[in-house]
Amino acid sequence: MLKLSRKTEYALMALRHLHGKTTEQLTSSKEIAETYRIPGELLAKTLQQLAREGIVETVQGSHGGYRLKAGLEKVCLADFIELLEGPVALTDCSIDKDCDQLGTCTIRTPIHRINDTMKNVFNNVTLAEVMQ
Amino acid sequence: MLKLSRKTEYALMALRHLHGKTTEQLTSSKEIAETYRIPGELLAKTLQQLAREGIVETVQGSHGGYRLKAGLEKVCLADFIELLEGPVALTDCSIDKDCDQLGTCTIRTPIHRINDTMKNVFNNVTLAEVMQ
DNA sequence: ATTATACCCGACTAAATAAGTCGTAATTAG
DNA sequence: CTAATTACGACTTATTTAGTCGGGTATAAT
Repeated sequence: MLKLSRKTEYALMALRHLHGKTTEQLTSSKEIAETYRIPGELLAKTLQQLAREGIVETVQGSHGGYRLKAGLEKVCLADFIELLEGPVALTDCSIDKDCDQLGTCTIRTPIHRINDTMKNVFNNVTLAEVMQ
Repeated sequence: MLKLSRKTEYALMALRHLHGKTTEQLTSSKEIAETYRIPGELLAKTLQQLAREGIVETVQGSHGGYRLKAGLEKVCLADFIELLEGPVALTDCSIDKDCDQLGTCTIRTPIHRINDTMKNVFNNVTLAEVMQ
């Protein structure tokens, strides 16, 4: 349905929350989950994923937590979404070379055109911009 | 995942198929389904829906079938997709006024901005253009 | 050391959505 | 009348998304 998953929404809200803090300050997953009433475990997993992918930094142990990693202005929204949801594409044939069952497909070319235009929208927005 | 549903893909392929015929000529749902190996019943239902919405014309009975209705250049892709899949929007709050559970949401404004840009992509492509 | 707080991670379950099927009409050419 | 075709709603199945659970590791404070 051309919609972002909740995981992505939660992730963006979390980033925005971290963005409101100093670069040093740590915030626990729990604090964010409670602030926005997001299922705790799910957010935790999501933040861990963002940590693995280098979007946020993490400090373990008691008094640990997350903080933003520098360089949000270098990450585009397309990459961010793909990280959490997989390929951003209108059709599978925009990723795989071929959809075997539809070797006779006649709409590939126009769809690819639109797909490119759409993808550019997400390529041209950085996470830093979404934080504003 | 920002992907079109198969129903929408099938519908576009069907339109394209009809587009290759004269304005008078009728094509059965079955012919299209067999040509592209699309599940027949599903395509049938989809074409019926397109007929109700005035995208195609239909003639019932034996030797009946579908043909394009004039004016494809006046229907934008956004409307077409919405017809088949419901609202084109990155988030629910781009449609409903409010998502109660996230009254504290902080990403509404930036998301709406991106949503608008994306929606414009689909608003600015007509079905006639997709047929080319 | 022990405890409490927090991150880490994979496996599992549940809910929602999409995809496809089926049965039964209604319509019309031959 | 029969065969071909559209019309439509209810149903089933498959896939994806959302959320939960259990057990583990790291670290600060006592």
